[in-house]
Amino acid sequence: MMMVRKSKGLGERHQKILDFIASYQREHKHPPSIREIGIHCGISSTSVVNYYLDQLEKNGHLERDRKISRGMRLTGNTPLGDMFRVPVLGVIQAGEPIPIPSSDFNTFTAEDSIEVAMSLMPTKEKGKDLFALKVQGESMIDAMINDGDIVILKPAQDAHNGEMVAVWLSDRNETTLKYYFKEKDGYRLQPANPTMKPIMLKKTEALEIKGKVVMVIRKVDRYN
Amino acid sequence: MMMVRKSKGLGERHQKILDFIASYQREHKHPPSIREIGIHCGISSTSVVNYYLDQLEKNGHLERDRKISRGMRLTGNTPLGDMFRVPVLGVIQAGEPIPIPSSDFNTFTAEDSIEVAMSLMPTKEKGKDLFALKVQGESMIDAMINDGDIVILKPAQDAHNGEMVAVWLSDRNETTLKYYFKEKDGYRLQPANPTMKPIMLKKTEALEIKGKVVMVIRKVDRYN
DNA sequence: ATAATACTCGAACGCCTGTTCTGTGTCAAG
DNA sequence: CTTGACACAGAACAGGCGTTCGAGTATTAT
Repeated sequence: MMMVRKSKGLGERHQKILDFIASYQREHKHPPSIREIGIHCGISSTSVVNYYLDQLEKNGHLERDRKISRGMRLTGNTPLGDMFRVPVLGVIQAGEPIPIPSSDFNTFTAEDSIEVAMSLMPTKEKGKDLFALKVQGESMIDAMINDGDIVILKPAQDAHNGEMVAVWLSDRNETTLKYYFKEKDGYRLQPANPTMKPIMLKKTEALEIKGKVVMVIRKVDRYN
Repeated sequence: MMMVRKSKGLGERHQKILDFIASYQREHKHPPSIREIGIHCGISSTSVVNYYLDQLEKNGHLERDRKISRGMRLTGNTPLGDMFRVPVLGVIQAGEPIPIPSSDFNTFTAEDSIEVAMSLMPTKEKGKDLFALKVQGESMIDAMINDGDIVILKPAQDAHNGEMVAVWLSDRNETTLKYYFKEKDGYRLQPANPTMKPIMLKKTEALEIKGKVVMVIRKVDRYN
Protein backbone atom coordinates (compact mmCIF):
# COMPACT_ATOMS: atom_id res chain seq x y z
CA MET A 1 0.00 0.00 0.00
CA MET A 2 2.29 2.66 1.21
CA MET A 3 5.21 3.32 -1.01
CA VAL A 4 8.57 3.93 0.43
CA ARG A 5 11.17 5.34 -1.86
CA LYS A 6 14.27 5.74 0.15
CA SER A 7 13.40 6.11 3.78
CA LYS A 8 10.41 7.28 5.69
CA GLY A 9 11.05 10.78 6.86
CA LEU A 10 14.37 12.15 5.79
CA GLY A 11 16.13 11.08 2.65
CA GLU A 12 19.83 11.20 2.23
CA ARG A 13 19.56 14.46 0.36
CA HIS A 14 17.41 16.10 3.00
CA GLN A 15 20.04 15.30 5.56
CA LYS A 16 22.84 16.52 3.35
CA ILE A 17 21.12 19.84 2.83
CA LEU A 18 20.40 20.20 6.52
CA ASP A 19 24.00 19.47 7.38
CA PHE A 20 25.27 21.90 4.79
CA ILE A 21 23.08 24.71 6.05
CA ALA A 22 24.29 24.11 9.57
CA SER A 23 27.95 24.05 8.66
CA TYR A 24 27.62 27.01 6.33
CA GLN A 25 25.87 29.04 8.97
CA ARG A 26 28.44 28.10 11.53
CA GLU A 27 31.21 29.30 9.28
CA HIS A 28 29.71 32.37 7.66
CA LYS A 29 27.29 33.43 10.37
CA HIS A 30 24.60 33.72 7.76
CA PRO A 31 22.61 31.12 5.84
CA PRO A 32 23.56 29.98 2.33
CA SER A 33 21.67 30.87 -0.81
CA ILE A 34 19.67 28.33 -2.73
CA ARG A 35 22.28 28.16 -5.42
CA GLU A 36 25.06 27.63 -2.91
CA ILE A 37 23.15 24.75 -1.42
CA GLY A 38 22.74 23.27 -4.86
CA ILE A 39 26.41 23.46 -5.69
CA HIS A 40 27.64 21.95 -2.44
CA CYS A 41 25.02 19.22 -2.38
CA GLY A 42 25.38 18.17 -5.98
CA ILE A 43 22.07 19.56 -7.16
CA SER A 44 22.22 21.35 -10.47
CA SER A 45 18.89 23.11 -10.40
CA THR A 46 17.72 25.76 -8.02
CA SER A 47 14.19 24.47 -8.33
CA VAL A 48 15.20 21.14 -6.90
CA VAL A 49 16.81 22.79 -3.94
CA ASN A 50 13.66 24.81 -3.49
CA TYR A 51 11.73 21.57 -3.77
CA TYR A 52 13.62 20.02 -0.89
CA LEU A 53 13.58 23.16 1.14
CA ASP A 54 9.81 23.17 0.94
CA GLN A 55 9.68 19.61 2.20
CA LEU A 56 12.03 20.35 5.03
CA GLU A 57 9.87 23.26 5.98
CA LYS A 58 6.78 21.07 5.91
CA ASN A 59 8.50 18.54 8.15
CA GLY A 60 9.38 21.28 10.56
CA HIS A 61 13.13 21.03 10.16
CA LEU A 62 13.38 24.46 8.64
CA GLU A 63 11.77 27.85 8.62
CA ARG A 64 11.79 30.08 5.59
CA ASP A 65 11.36 33.76 5.04
CA ARG A 66 10.02 33.73 1.53
CA LYS A 67 11.26 36.29 -0.90
CA ILE A 68 14.15 37.12 1.38
CA SER A 69 17.60 36.11 0.29
CA ARG A 70 19.12 33.51 2.54
CA GLY A 71 15.98 33.73 4.59
CA MET A 72 16.07 30.37 6.25
CA ARG A 73 16.84 29.04 9.66
CA LEU A 74 17.15 25.60 11.14
CA THR A 75 14.65 24.78 13.82
CA GLY A 76 14.67 22.37 16.69
CA ASN A 77 17.79 21.16 18.35
CA THR A 78 20.28 22.46 15.89
CA PRO A 79 22.13 24.98 17.97
CA LEU A 80 23.27 27.94 15.94
CA GLY A 81 26.09 30.07 17.08
CA ASP A 82 28.97 28.32 18.73
CA MET A 83 27.28 26.10 21.18
CA PHE A 84 26.88 22.51 21.87
CA ARG A 85 23.81 20.50 22.66
CA VAL A 86 24.18 17.83 25.30
CA PRO A 87 21.35 15.42 25.98
CA VAL A 88 20.27 14.99 29.57
CA LEU A 89 19.85 11.27 29.84
CA GLY A 90 18.44 11.15 33.33
CA VAL A 91 19.39 11.55 36.93
CA ILE A 92 22.32 10.33 38.91
CA GLN A 93 21.86 9.45 42.54
CA ALA A 94 23.53 7.31 45.13
CA GLY A 95 21.38 4.21 45.06
CA GLU A 96 20.66 4.01 41.36
CA PRO A 97 22.71 2.86 38.35
CA ILE A 98 23.95 5.47 35.93
CA PRO A 99 22.08 5.99 32.70
CA ILE A 100 24.52 5.85 29.80
CA PRO A 101 24.06 6.80 26.17
CA SER A 102 22.61 4.11 23.96
CA SER A 103 23.85 3.53 20.47
CA ASP A 104 21.24 5.70 18.82
CA PHE A 105 21.06 8.55 21.25
CA ASN A 106 21.83 10.99 18.51
CA THR A 107 18.56 10.42 16.75
CA PHE A 108 15.80 12.93 16.48
CA THR A 109 14.72 12.41 20.05
CA ALA A 110 13.94 15.95 21.04
CA GLU A 111 14.34 14.90 24.61
CA ASP A 112 15.55 17.08 27.38
CA SER A 113 18.86 18.64 26.68
CA ILE A 114 21.02 21.60 27.57
CA GLU A 115 23.16 23.92 25.53
CA VAL A 116 26.71 24.79 26.40
CA ALA A 117 28.80 27.45 24.73
CA MET A 118 31.69 26.01 22.78
CA SER A 119 34.04 28.43 24.45
CA LEU A 120 33.26 26.84 27.81
CA MET A 121 34.14 23.36 26.69
CA PRO A 122 37.43 22.09 28.06
CA THR A 123 40.03 20.59 25.75
CA LYS A 124 38.99 19.44 22.37
CA GLU A 125 36.27 17.05 23.29
CA LYS A 126 33.93 19.50 21.73
CA GLY A 127 30.72 17.59 21.65
CA LYS A 128 31.70 14.14 20.79
CA ASP A 129 29.21 11.88 22.48
CA LEU A 130 28.97 13.82 25.68
CA PHE A 131 25.91 13.43 27.84
CA ALA A 132 24.57 15.07 30.94
CA LEU A 133 22.94 13.88 34.15
CA LYS A 134 21.04 15.75 36.78
CA VAL A 135 22.17 15.11 40.30
CA GLN A 136 19.45 13.98 42.66
CA GLY A 137 19.95 14.01 46.37
CA GLU A 138 22.88 15.17 48.36
CA SER A 139 24.99 12.08 48.11
CA MET A 140 27.56 13.74 45.88
CA ILE A 141 28.38 16.45 48.35
CA ASP A 142 31.82 15.05 48.91
CA ALA A 143 32.47 15.60 45.24
CA MET A 144 31.42 19.22 45.75
CA ILE A 145 28.32 18.58 43.73
CA ASN A 146 24.95 19.53 45.08
CA ASP A 147 21.40 18.41 44.62
CA GLY A 148 20.16 19.76 41.31
CA ASP A 149 23.54 20.23 39.72
CA ILE A 150 24.08 19.14 36.17
CA VAL A 151 27.15 17.07 35.43
CA ILE A 152 28.40 16.66 31.90
CA LEU A 153 30.16 13.40 31.23
CA LYS A 154 32.20 11.79 28.54
CA PRO A 155 31.54 8.09 28.18
CA ALA A 156 34.42 5.97 29.37
CA GLN A 157 35.09 2.49 30.65
CA ASP A 158 38.40 3.22 32.26
CA ALA A 159 40.31 6.24 33.49
CA HIS A 160 43.71 7.58 34.31
CA ASN A 161 44.75 8.43 37.81
CA GLY A 162 43.40 11.72 39.00
CA GLU A 163 40.42 11.90 36.71
CA MET A 164 36.98 12.43 38.16
CA VAL A 165 34.75 9.58 37.18
CA ALA A 166 31.20 8.43 37.64
CA VAL A 167 31.30 4.89 38.93
CA TRP A 168 28.82 2.18 39.77
CA LEU A 169 29.85 -0.05 42.66
CA SER A 170 27.66 -3.06 42.06
CA ASP A 171 28.78 -4.82 45.21
CA ARG A 172 27.62 -1.90 47.29
CA ASN A 173 24.78 -0.98 44.98
CA GLU A 174 26.05 2.55 44.92
CA THR A 175 26.71 5.31 42.45
CA THR A 176 29.26 7.97 43.19
CA LEU A 177 31.45 10.67 41.70
CA LYS A 178 35.07 10.59 42.80
CA TYR A 179 38.62 11.14 41.72
CA TYR A 180 39.99 7.85 40.52
CA PHE A 181 43.31 6.37 41.58
CA LYS A 182 44.53 2.89 40.87
CA GLU A 183 46.74 1.52 43.64
CA LYS A 184 48.61 -1.68 44.14
CA ASP A 185 46.01 -3.36 46.27
CA GLY A 186 42.96 -2.01 44.50
CA TYR A 187 41.40 1.36 43.86
CA ARG A 188 41.10 4.58 45.77
CA LEU A 189 38.14 6.84 45.18
CA GLN A 190 39.02 10.28 46.46
CA PRO A 191 36.39 12.91 47.20
CA ALA A 192 36.94 16.37 45.79
CA ASN A 193 36.68 17.80 49.25
CA PRO A 194 40.07 17.09 50.84
CA THR A 195 38.58 17.04 54.32
CA MET A 196 36.66 13.89 53.52
CA LYS A 197 37.99 10.39 53.48
CA PRO A 198 38.47 8.33 50.35
CA ILE A 199 36.77 5.05 49.58
CA MET A 200 39.25 2.21 49.44
CA LEU A 201 38.33 -0.71 47.22
CA LYS A 202 39.96 -4.11 46.97
CA LYS A 203 40.69 -5.51 43.56
CA THR A 204 37.98 -8.07 44.08
CA GLU A 205 35.26 -5.49 44.38
CA ALA A 206 33.47 -4.59 41.19
CA LEU A 207 33.99 -1.05 39.92
CA GLU A 208 32.30 0.03 36.74
CA ILE A 209 33.43 3.34 35.33
CA LYS A 210 30.65 4.89 33.36
CA GLY A 211 32.12 8.21 32.37
CA LYS A 212 34.53 11.02 33.10
CA VAL A 213 33.24 14.29 34.43
CA VAL A 214 33.90 17.12 32.00
CA MET A 215 31.91 19.93 33.53
CA VAL A 216 29.59 20.78 36.36
CA ILE A 217 26.87 23.40 36.08
CA ARG A 218 24.89 24.69 39.01
CA LYS A 219 21.95 26.96 38.53
CA VAL A 220 21.29 28.85 41.72
CA ASP A 221 17.69 29.84 41.46
CA ARG A 222 16.48 27.96 44.47
CA TYR A 223 15.28 31.18 46.00
CA ASN A 224 12.08 32.91 45.07
CA MET B 1 43.99 69.90 14.97
CA MET B 2 42.03 66.79 15.37
CA MET B 3 38.40 67.15 14.55
CA VAL B 4 35.80 65.51 16.63
CA ARG B 5 32.31 65.47 15.28
CA LYS B 6 30.25 63.53 17.71
CA SER B 7 32.51 61.23 19.64
CA LYS B 8 35.86 59.73 19.00
CA GLY B 9 35.37 56.21 17.78
CA LEU B 10 31.75 55.26 17.45
CA GLY B 11 29.05 57.75 16.64
CA GLU B 12 25.49 57.35 17.71
CA ARG B 13 24.59 56.01 14.33
CA HIS B 14 27.35 53.45 14.30
CA GLN B 15 26.11 52.12 17.59
CA LYS B 16 22.52 52.10 16.42
CA ILE B 17 23.41 50.09 13.34
CA LEU B 18 25.48 47.67 15.37
CA ASP B 19 22.66 47.16 17.82
CA PHE B 20 20.13 46.67 15.07
CA ILE B 21 22.23 44.05 13.32
CA ALA B 22 22.62 42.18 16.59
CA SER B 23 18.93 42.22 17.44
CA TYR B 24 17.89 41.41 13.89
CA GLN B 25 20.25 38.49 13.76
CA ARG B 26 19.06 37.24 17.09
CA GLU B 27 15.47 37.27 15.91
CA HIS B 28 15.77 36.12 12.33
CA LYS B 29 18.90 34.02 12.59
CA HIS B 30 20.25 35.79 9.56
CA PRO B 31 21.67 39.26 9.05
CA PRO B 32 19.59 42.16 7.74
CA SER B 33 19.92 43.68 4.29
CA ILE B 34 21.34 47.11 3.76
CA ARG B 35 17.90 48.50 3.07
CA GLU B 36 16.45 46.97 6.21
CA ILE B 37 19.19 48.58 8.23
CA GLY B 38 18.38 51.90 6.63
CA ILE B 39 14.70 51.69 7.41
CA HIS B 40 15.10 50.71 11.04
CA CYS B 41 17.87 53.18 11.72
CA GLY B 42 16.28 56.16 10.05
CA ILE B 43 18.61 56.28 7.08
CA SER B 44 16.91 56.93 3.80
CA SER B 45 19.68 56.02 1.43
CA THR B 46 21.34 52.67 0.96
CA SER B 47 24.59 54.40 0.15
CA VAL B 48 24.70 55.95 3.60
CA VAL B 49 24.21 52.59 5.23
CA ASN B 50 26.96 51.26 3.04
CA TYR B 51 29.03 54.23 4.09
CA TYR B 52 28.69 53.37 7.77
CA LEU B 53 29.11 49.69 7.18
CA ASP B 54 32.43 50.37 5.55
CA GLN B 55 33.54 52.37 8.54
CA LEU B 56 32.44 49.72 10.95
CA GLU B 57 34.38 47.19 8.95
CA LYS B 58 37.44 49.37 9.01
CA ASN B 59 37.16 49.72 12.77
CA GLY B 60 36.93 45.97 13.11
CA HIS B 61 33.41 45.85 14.45
CA LEU B 62 32.08 44.08 11.42
CA GLU B 63 33.05 41.71 8.67
CA ARG B 64 31.50 41.82 5.26
CA ASP B 65 31.16 39.36 2.42
CA ARG B 66 30.96 41.77 -0.45
CA LYS B 67 28.52 41.07 -3.21
CA ILE B 68 26.68 38.59 -1.04
CA SER B 69 23.27 39.54 0.21
CA ARG B 70 23.17 39.92 3.94
CA GLY B 71 26.80 38.95 3.95
CA MET B 72 27.86 40.55 7.18
CA ARG B 73 28.72 39.40 10.64
CA LEU B 74 29.51 41.10 13.88
CA THR B 75 32.94 40.46 15.25
CA GLY B 76 34.32 40.55 18.73
CA ASN B 77 32.27 40.02 21.80
CA THR B 78 28.86 40.06 20.25
CA PRO B 79 27.64 36.54 20.79
CA LEU B 80 25.42 35.27 18.04
CA GLY B 81 22.99 32.52 18.61
CA ASP B 82 21.19 32.45 21.90
CA MET B 83 23.94 33.04 24.30
CA PHE B 84 25.05 35.54 26.73
CA ARG B 85 28.41 37.10 27.29
CA VAL B 86 29.43 37.64 30.88
CA PRO B 87 32.59 39.57 31.68
CA VAL B 88 35.03 37.96 34.07
CA LEU B 89 35.99 40.84 36.29
CA GLY B 90 38.65 39.08 38.28
CA VAL B 91 39.14 36.51 40.97
CA ILE B 92 37.40 35.94 44.23
CA GLN B 93 39.36 34.58 47.16
CA ALA B 94 39.12 34.57 50.90
CA GLY B 95 41.48 37.38 51.79
CA GLU B 96 40.69 39.82 49.01
CA PRO B 97 37.82 42.21 48.35
CA ILE B 98 35.39 41.37 45.58
CA PRO B 99 35.76 43.10 42.24
CA ILE B 100 32.45 44.57 41.21
CA PRO B 101 31.31 45.98 37.89
CA SER B 102 32.12 49.61 37.29
CA SER B 103 29.69 51.95 35.67
CA ASP B 104 31.08 51.53 32.20
CA PHE B 105 31.82 47.87 32.18
CA ASN B 106 29.74 47.39 29.10
CA THR B 107 32.11 49.28 26.90
CA PHE B 108 34.23 47.78 24.23
CA THR B 109 36.68 46.35 26.69
CA ALA B 110 37.40 43.07 25.02
CA GLU B 111 38.52 41.74 28.34
CA ASP B 112 38.21 38.19 29.48
CA SER B 113 34.70 36.91 29.34
CA ILE B 114 32.71 33.74 29.07
CA GLU B 115 29.66 32.77 27.09
CA VAL B 116 26.64 31.08 28.57
CA ALA B 117 23.75 29.65 26.62
CA MET B 118 20.54 31.58 27.18
CA SER B 119 18.74 28.34 27.88
CA LEU B 120 20.94 27.76 30.89
CA MET B 121 20.14 31.08 32.48
CA PRO B 122 17.87 30.84 35.48
CA THR B 123 14.82 33.02 35.75
CA LYS B 124 14.55 36.04 33.58
CA GLU B 125 17.71 37.80 34.57
CA LYS B 126 18.92 37.07 31.11
CA GLY B 127 22.07 39.05 30.95
CA LYS B 128 21.32 42.21 32.74
CA ASP B 129 24.51 43.36 34.28
CA LEU B 130 25.72 39.99 35.36
CA PHE B 131 29.39 39.45 35.94
CA ALA B 132 31.62 36.51 36.67
CA LEU B 133 34.51 35.80 38.99
CA LYS B 134 37.02 33.02 39.03
CA VAL B 135 37.43 31.33 42.35
CA GLN B 136 40.98 31.23 43.62
CA GLY B 137 41.97 28.98 46.46
CA GLU B 138 39.92 26.46 48.32
CA SER B 139 38.32 28.81 50.78
CA MET B 140 34.88 28.44 49.24
CA ILE B 141 34.76 24.71 49.74
CA ASP B 142 32.02 25.06 52.29
CA ALA B 143 29.94 26.69 49.58
CA MET B 144 30.61 23.63 47.45
CA ILE B 145 32.72 25.72 45.18
CA ASN B 146 36.18 24.63 44.27
CA ASP B 147 39.39 26.25 43.20
CA GLY B 148 39.06 27.28 39.57
CA ASP B 149 35.30 27.38 39.49
CA ILE B 150 33.57 30.26 37.81
CA VAL B 151 30.75 31.94 39.69
CA ILE B 152 28.30 34.17 37.89
CA LEU B 153 26.86 36.93 40.03
CA LYS B 154 24.17 39.51 39.85
CA PRO B 155 25.11 42.80 41.47
CA ALA B 156 23.20 43.41 44.70
CA GLN B 157 23.55 45.36 47.89
CA ASP B 158 21.04 43.36 49.90
CA ALA B 159 19.43 39.98 49.75
CA HIS B 160 16.46 37.95 50.87
CA ASN B 161 16.77 35.10 53.27
CA GLY B 162 18.05 31.95 51.67
CA GLU B 163 19.85 33.54 48.77
CA MET B 164 23.46 32.74 48.15
CA VAL B 165 25.49 35.90 48.25
CA ALA B 166 29.05 37.02 47.88
CA VAL B 167 29.93 39.11 50.91
CA TRP B 168 32.88 41.10 52.13
CA LEU B 169 33.38 41.08 55.87
CA SER B 170 35.53 44.14 56.36
CA ASP B 171 35.97 43.54 60.07
CA ARG B 172 37.46 40.16 59.41
CA ASN B 173 39.03 41.14 56.10
CA GLU B 174 37.37 38.21 54.50
CA THR B 175 35.44 37.34 51.38
CA THR B 176 33.05 34.42 51.35
CA LEU B 177 30.13 32.84 49.56
CA LYS B 178 27.27 31.78 51.81
CA TYR B 179 23.54 31.50 52.09
CA TYR B 180 22.25 34.65 53.69
CA PHE B 181 19.83 34.76 56.61
CA LYS B 182 18.89 37.79 58.63
CA GLU B 183 18.16 36.98 62.23
CA LYS B 184 17.05 38.98 65.20
CA ASP B 185 20.48 39.42 66.69
CA GLY B 186 22.40 39.77 63.44
CA TYR B 187 23.12 37.69 60.43
CA ARG B 188 23.72 34.03 59.76
CA LEU B 189 25.88 32.97 56.87
CA GLN B 190 25.14 29.35 56.12
CA PRO B 191 27.49 27.16 54.11
CA ALA B 192 25.97 25.15 51.29
CA ASN B 193 27.35 22.02 52.79
CA PRO B 194 24.98 21.19 55.67
CA THR B 195 27.71 19.39 57.59
CA MET B 196 29.56 22.65 58.10
CA LYS B 197 28.83 25.28 60.64
CA PRO B 198 27.41 28.72 59.82
CA ILE B 199 29.09 32.03 60.51
CA MET B 200 27.15 34.04 63.07
CA LEU B 201 27.50 37.79 62.81
CA LYS B 202 26.38 40.44 65.23
CA LYS B 203 24.55 43.45 63.92
CA THR B 204 27.55 45.56 64.73
CA GLU B 205 29.82 43.71 62.39
CA ALA B 206 30.08 45.07 58.90
CA LEU B 207 28.65 42.92 56.13
CA GLU B 208 28.82 44.13 52.58
CA ILE B 209 26.79 42.15 50.09
CA LYS B 210 28.35 42.43 46.70
CA GLY B 211 26.19 40.14 44.62
CA LYS B 212 23.92 37.14 44.42
CA VAL B 213 25.18 33.93 42.96
CA VAL B 214 23.26 33.00 39.85
CA MET B 215 25.30 30.15 38.50
CA VAL B 216 28.40 28.10 39.13
CA ILE B 217 30.42 26.53 36.34
CA ARG B 218 33.19 24.06 36.91
CA LYS B 219 35.39 22.90 34.10
CA VAL B 220 36.97 19.61 35.02
CA ASP B 221 40.03 19.41 32.85
CA ARG B 222 42.54 19.31 35.63
CA TYR B 223 43.88 16.04 34.34
CA ASN B 224 46.14 15.69 31.33
C1' DA C 1 35.30 83.93 3.56
C1' DT C 2 37.27 79.75 1.66
C1' DA C 3 38.58 75.27 1.42
C1' DA C 4 38.52 70.78 3.23
C1' DT C 5 36.23 67.16 5.44
C1' DA C 6 32.30 64.64 7.07
C1' DC C 7 27.82 63.41 6.19
C1' DT C 8 23.46 62.71 3.58
C1' DC C 9 20.43 61.89 -0.32
C1' DG C 10 18.50 59.94 -4.59
C1' DA C 11 18.83 57.37 -8.57
C1' DA C 12 20.53 54.11 -11.65
C1' DC C 13 23.14 49.82 -12.83
C1' DG C 14 23.66 45.03 -12.63
C1' DC C 15 24.45 40.92 -10.33
C1' DC C 16 22.25 37.87 -6.82
C1' DT C 17 18.53 35.16 -5.61
C1' DG C 18 13.94 33.22 -4.92
C1' DT C 19 10.11 31.79 -7.78
C1' DT C 20 7.75 29.55 -11.44
C1' DC C 21 6.95 26.86 -15.56
C1' DT C 22 7.89 23.27 -18.83
C1' DG C 23 9.83 18.94 -19.65
C1' DT C 24 12.08 14.29 -18.68
C1' DG C 25 12.88 9.93 -16.53
C1' DT C 26 11.80 6.53 -12.78
C1' DC C 27 9.04 3.50 -10.18
C1' DA C 28 4.97 1.40 -8.22
C1' DA C 29 -0.02 0.68 -8.29
C1' DG C 30 -4.12 -0.50 -11.00
C1' DC D 1 0.37 -0.70 -20.56
C1' DT D 2 -1.34 3.27 -18.49
C1' DT D 3 -1.50 6.38 -14.82
C1' DG D 4 0.25 9.17 -11.47
C1' DA D 5 3.15 10.48 -7.78
C1' DC D 6 7.98 11.53 -7.25
C1' DA D 7 12.65 13.20 -8.24
C1' DC D 8 15.21 16.17 -11.10
C1' DA D 9 16.95 19.58 -14.77
C1' DG D 10 16.99 23.86 -17.17
C1' DA D 11 15.46 28.19 -18.46
C1' DA D 12 13.27 32.44 -17.82
C1' DC D 13 11.26 36.10 -14.93
C1' DA D 14 10.94 39.49 -11.35
C1' DG D 15 12.21 41.46 -7.45
C1' DG D 16 15.94 41.82 -3.84
C1' DC D 17 20.15 43.79 -2.91
C1' DG D 18 24.97 45.53 -3.01
C1' DT D 19 27.44 48.98 -5.55
C1' DT D 20 28.51 53.25 -7.65
C1' DC D 21 28.06 57.99 -9.03
C1' DG D 22 26.70 62.76 -8.96
C1' DA D 23 25.25 66.25 -6.09
C1' DG D 24 23.90 68.81 -1.96
C1' DT D 25 24.48 70.27 3.01
C1' DA D 26 26.77 70.80 7.42
C1' DT D 27 30.78 71.41 10.29
C1' DT D 28 35.60 72.58 11.01
C1' DA D 29 40.08 74.25 9.94
C1' DT D 30 42.88 77.90 7.65
